Amino acid sequence: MQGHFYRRNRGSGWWQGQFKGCGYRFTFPRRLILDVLSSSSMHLSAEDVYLEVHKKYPGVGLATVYRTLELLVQMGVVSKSDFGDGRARYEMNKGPEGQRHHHHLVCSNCGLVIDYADFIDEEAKLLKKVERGLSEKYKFEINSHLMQFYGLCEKCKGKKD
Amino acid sequence: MQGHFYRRNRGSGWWQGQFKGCGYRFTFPRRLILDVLSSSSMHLSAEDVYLEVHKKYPGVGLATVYRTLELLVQMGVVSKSDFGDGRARYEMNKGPEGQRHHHHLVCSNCGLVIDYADFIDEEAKLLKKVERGLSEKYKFEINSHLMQFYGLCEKCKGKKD
DNA sequence: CTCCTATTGATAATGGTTATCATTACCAAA
DNA sequence: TTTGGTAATGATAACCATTATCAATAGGAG
Repeated sequence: MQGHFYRRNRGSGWWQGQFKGCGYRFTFPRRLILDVLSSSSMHLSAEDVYLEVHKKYPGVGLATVYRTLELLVQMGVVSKSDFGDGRARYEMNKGPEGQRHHHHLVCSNCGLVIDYADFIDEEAKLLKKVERGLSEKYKFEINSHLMQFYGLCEKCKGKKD
Repeated sequence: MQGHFYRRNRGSGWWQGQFKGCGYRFTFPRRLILDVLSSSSMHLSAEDVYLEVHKKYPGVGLATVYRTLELLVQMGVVSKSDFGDGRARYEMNKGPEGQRHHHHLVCSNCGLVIDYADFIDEEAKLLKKVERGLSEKYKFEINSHLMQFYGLCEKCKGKKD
């Protein structure tokens, strides 16, 4: 490995701090993976990330991508979702500038996934309330939540299958 | 296969109707699988179901269990969840007597899953509202939703890892 | 600069789920 | 009741995303 060309990219200091704060090293492959994740607004699979990273720097292996993604999920930086196509999807949760939390709308027929944040404000209020109630009743310390709606998208609705 | 001993069990007529109504046959293995699912309040994996069914009738294969579970999910009778342990979990959604819809509280550390329905009334209202809004805006026909909270259970909270 | 340890890359192994295919069971119609 | 067409089944091989392994390398504190 010869990862000595550190590209000057926004937020690298912030990221470095995040990693160090968690007791991890901020390595070159990890930086590349974060780059890919933060420059895409898609729901990327581990392989998607791997292919993208591989373009920029072919020396990064698939295992490292999986390991880093897992790490980022544990750090709360990335969230992992399952849309039912047999592979996990990853997307940025928060960054230096912060990012809007959103939920998903999944078409059970064609797999289309729509992010929405429109009704989040109202949802958020209730979610907070529910979280408080649940925390108290079940002595749980709630850190995150997952919320998805399943149904048929416009196109699949028409096809009546 | 010699599935000629139809056990007289509650709701079999109802189930038969459900299957026929969807254009499927109500076979012996399917009945057994439904029995297992409805007599357990746990979140069963496909293998759990297989082992249980296998006890009563060793002639039922694993593939049939998977196929039937998938079918039941499509029929909306069973819901499939992922609690992050690498295998899907199945549980009854509705039955002859109906059953209370509930959500999950998942411990990210030990994997404990708690079902709750306590705050459902309030949640339900908002969910309906959100569903209406989303349906309209994104032209989606929403059929179901998934809602889970992640965090640390009472025991794991204490151990600070 | 040096040392210790976390991290990495290549690859084998794992294991849940799905596909395949010959056989069997269901059920409507004769 | 018999029959015929087709859905369903069981055994097993195949699939494939993810994880484990391990020797080699890089990060960073001192």
